[in-house]
Amino acid sequence: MGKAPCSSMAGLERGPWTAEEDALLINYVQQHGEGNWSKVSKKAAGLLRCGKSCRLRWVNYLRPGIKRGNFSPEEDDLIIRLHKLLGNRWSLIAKRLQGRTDNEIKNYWNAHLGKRLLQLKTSKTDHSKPSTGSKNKEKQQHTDTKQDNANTFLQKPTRVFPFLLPGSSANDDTETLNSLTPLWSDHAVASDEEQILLYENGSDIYTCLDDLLFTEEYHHSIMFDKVYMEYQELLMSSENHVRTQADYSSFKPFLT
DNA sequence: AATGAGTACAACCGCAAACAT
DNA sequence: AATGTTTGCGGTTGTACTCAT
Repeated sequence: MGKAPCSSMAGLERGPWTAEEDALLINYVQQHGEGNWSKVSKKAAGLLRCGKSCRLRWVNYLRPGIKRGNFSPEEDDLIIRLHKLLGNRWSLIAKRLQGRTDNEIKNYWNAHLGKRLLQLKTSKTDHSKPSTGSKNKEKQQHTDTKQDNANTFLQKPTRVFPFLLPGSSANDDTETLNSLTPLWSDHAVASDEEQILLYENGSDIYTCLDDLLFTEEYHHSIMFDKVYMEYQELLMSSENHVRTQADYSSFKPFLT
């Protein structure tokens, strides 16, 4: 039997949070620390929210150090690069953008970056019809964008058992390395052709990303480049390892 | 001024991994 | 080892707001 959804739990509120609820949650975290979300409604008197809702509110809104407001061009660039590497792994991407939450980045991608890239693709590839300026066309374009977006990374991300990568040691990056392990299985399904996006000036996103890395314009943002390169290296090593593991797994039944 | 479409983003849901018993 | 619970993630929805007609 499945667990009842958060919203249908007896006596618990849902919908937008009030200032009072925020204050209660902040007070709870200050006293008990993060975690134990399932006990919040019991320990924080007057806060009638399920643990899941509390965690989300804290992580995405109340947690100290959360950066709000517009994304900088450097952040845009890093998100695009990391999304190319990681797909829709918003939490991983968020870990590399200080003060940004996975939810915020996900929303920003869906609202701005993803559309921007795909519009560039559309404008580059669709030379067939002159603009009619009608709303229908805009609507159609919106629909197309949605479809294209869905084609970019079709696989539903799944977590796999974490392991230490070859040559890696127990350090701060271990968690990141482990988190990267599912990537190979995802990338294996979508063909290169399916994943090609067009970016500024109409060149494909892979070329653009490489260009971005080595242009003068971006030399000032060494930190962002470093992050990108770091991920690229991690990705390559983790792919190799997972591939080895996967190959072994597929043959194992025949060996025993 | 009314209204419908588009946009932004907070919040919710379902699922699966991780953890506890 | 089996089972139940909690946590974290990505996808989706709801709604307030803006803008064009």
